[in-house]
Amino acid sequence: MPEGHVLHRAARLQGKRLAGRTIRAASPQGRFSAGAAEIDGTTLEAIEARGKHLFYRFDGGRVVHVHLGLFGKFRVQTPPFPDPSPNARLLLSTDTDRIHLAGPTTCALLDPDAVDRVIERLGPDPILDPVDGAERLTRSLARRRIPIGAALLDQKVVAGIGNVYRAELLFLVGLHPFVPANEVEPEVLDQLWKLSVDELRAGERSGRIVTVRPADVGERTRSALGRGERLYAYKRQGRACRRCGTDIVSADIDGRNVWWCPRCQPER
DNA sequence: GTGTCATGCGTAT
DNA sequence: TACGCCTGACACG
Repeated sequence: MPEGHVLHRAARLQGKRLAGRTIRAASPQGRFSAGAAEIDGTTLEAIEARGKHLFYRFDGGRVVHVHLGLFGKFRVQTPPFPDPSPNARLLLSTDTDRIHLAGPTTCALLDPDAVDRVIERLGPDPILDPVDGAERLTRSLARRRIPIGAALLDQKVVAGIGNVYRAELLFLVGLHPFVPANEVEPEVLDQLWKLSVDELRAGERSGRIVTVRPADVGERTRSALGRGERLYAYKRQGRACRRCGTDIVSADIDGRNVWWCPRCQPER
């Protein structure tokens, strides 16, 4: 489930286990063999996330850049370690912990300048930039007529939001996905930013995306909700809105589906 | 078993 | 706008 909260959570949990340790690195699948050989036996200084990107900083300035794409997954393993699956792109291990990475769209060794170039392409990250993000968001959307639903997936605009958070944040703020970005009032963008901060933080803490409010699900607590009860709009086309009962609808924006409630998120 | 789709993104056309 | 990349879950026969 790789939206931004997943990468921040990975940085935190993996860092707790591996930061400061001497690391054995390998690439059973083979596509990162050269990179793994370079960092093998060196010390992992820190793991940092920004948007959907993850950076492993090793001593000597070497950085492994990981982007999970649509399919990438981490597994955190403890002894006895299972046989590494042959599609493991990268294994980072100590005697007590192992990170297993499979299916990433990017796993590459970068020098610090290249890392900066990746970061420069990214907009504010709700988890890292809670304070000034709203202002940066408002500035970057001021002259853009693309739908707000398209803007939220553009990582230059906001770093870390994916298709689930897009649908859910638009619902929570009551915005129709096709409203032109430059027509969204600054107060609404401000509220949208605050919601992004709250929701991504909650996702980082819990490891799952739960946006529904207790009042809309019979006052049950977040942890008591099963799959299919945690979201308002994402993938719920044809089902009743949890707030007003209207059927959720969907459409395509730039090749990605977006879902919304036509009543709670009216077209203007 | 096969086919489809997916929480993403870069590049080519 | 289309395609390629990377994997896993699920629907269907």
